[in-house]
Amino acid sequence: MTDTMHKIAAGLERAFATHGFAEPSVEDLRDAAGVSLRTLYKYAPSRADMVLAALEHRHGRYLSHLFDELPDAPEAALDALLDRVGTWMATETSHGCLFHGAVAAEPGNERLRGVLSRHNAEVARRAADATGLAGRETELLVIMEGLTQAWALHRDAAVECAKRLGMSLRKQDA
Amino acid sequence: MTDTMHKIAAGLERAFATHGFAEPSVEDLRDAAGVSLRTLYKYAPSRADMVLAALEHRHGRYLSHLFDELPDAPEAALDALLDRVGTWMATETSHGCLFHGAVAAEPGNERLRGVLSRHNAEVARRAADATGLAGRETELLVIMEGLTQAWALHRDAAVECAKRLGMSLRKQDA
DNA sequence: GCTCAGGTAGAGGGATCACTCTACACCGTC
DNA sequence: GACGGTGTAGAGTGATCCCTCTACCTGAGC
Repeated sequence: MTDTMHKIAAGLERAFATHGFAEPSVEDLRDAAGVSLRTLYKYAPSRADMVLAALEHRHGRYLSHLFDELPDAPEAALDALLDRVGTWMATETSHGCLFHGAVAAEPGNERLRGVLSRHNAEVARRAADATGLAGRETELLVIMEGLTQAWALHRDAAVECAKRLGMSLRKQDA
Repeated sequence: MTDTMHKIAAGLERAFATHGFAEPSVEDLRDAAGVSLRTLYKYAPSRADMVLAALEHRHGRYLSHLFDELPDAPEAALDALLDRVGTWMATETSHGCLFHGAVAAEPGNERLRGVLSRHNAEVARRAADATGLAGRETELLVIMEGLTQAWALHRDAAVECAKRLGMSLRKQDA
């Protein structure tokens, strides 16, 4: 059942987001997923696969949160986008990006590294699309990643700073 | 001996930077520190203390790398600063900030969280001082953190983007 | 009513890990 | 030459962890 898979992925994401990647044992993950150990291992044959399943689920939810029903006007879209990064931080991860956390927990894992790269690249690409800033993906990535990290220290002030940086980006374009 | 302590801290920093915080066992850390297990535990009575010792050592080295003999002229200082962030990434951490890694490995640890906050705050404060951008600490933090994270994907292009963002910051000021 | 896919519950193996403890070596000082 | 401080070497302990495996339950379809 895809239903079971979805339930497992959602539970795993929640567990890793709350407790990090090092702490939760597979039995903790089983509790979070709400299935038996056997079923958990059926869908994710190793703990590493559980991490990947959680990140995949996270990726979809993050894109949804950032880009669903974003305003059409480019300026409004950029402001809304950065606001949404702020609300994501406030409601979902008070401590940095889950993808960075996964890589940090296992720096030698090239597969994880690839997942992070693809995640970042897709976020930047869609951000550039949505804000009419094609070709400025790298700048957008710097701003969004910077906001994600600085948010822990400065909260809403970091969001406002990111907006100002984003606006200057548009002026440079003109 | 402070000498032994320094040798231990340097070894621990190198081990955690290379292999992350989850993987190295205390015996690995002992090998990296180049002392016996007993001596290691004498200076760092638990594995958590080993993490703190590594971060403290890292903090000093990072500040040194960024701010020692920085140009006096504000514009040149900012460019040099961001270049140095790039060289730090290239030579020391190809995968994100060690402080974030430590927090990510143990999100519930408030002590680690405090260390990260103080680290970021001091870096931002000294960056504002050195570049004549007093009062723009948060913007500088967003740019430097964004560069640190985006570097893994875009290397030198990320540095150039960060410089442009930094320059726009100065124009806003005028 | 039987089957069988897909689920639960949970004990156990084999390995690893953080940490402690004993026994011993070196070296400058009195 | 005795001694105390500082170091090494390494075995052992108790706990935890990832993963496997056995035994059983449930409910829809024929």
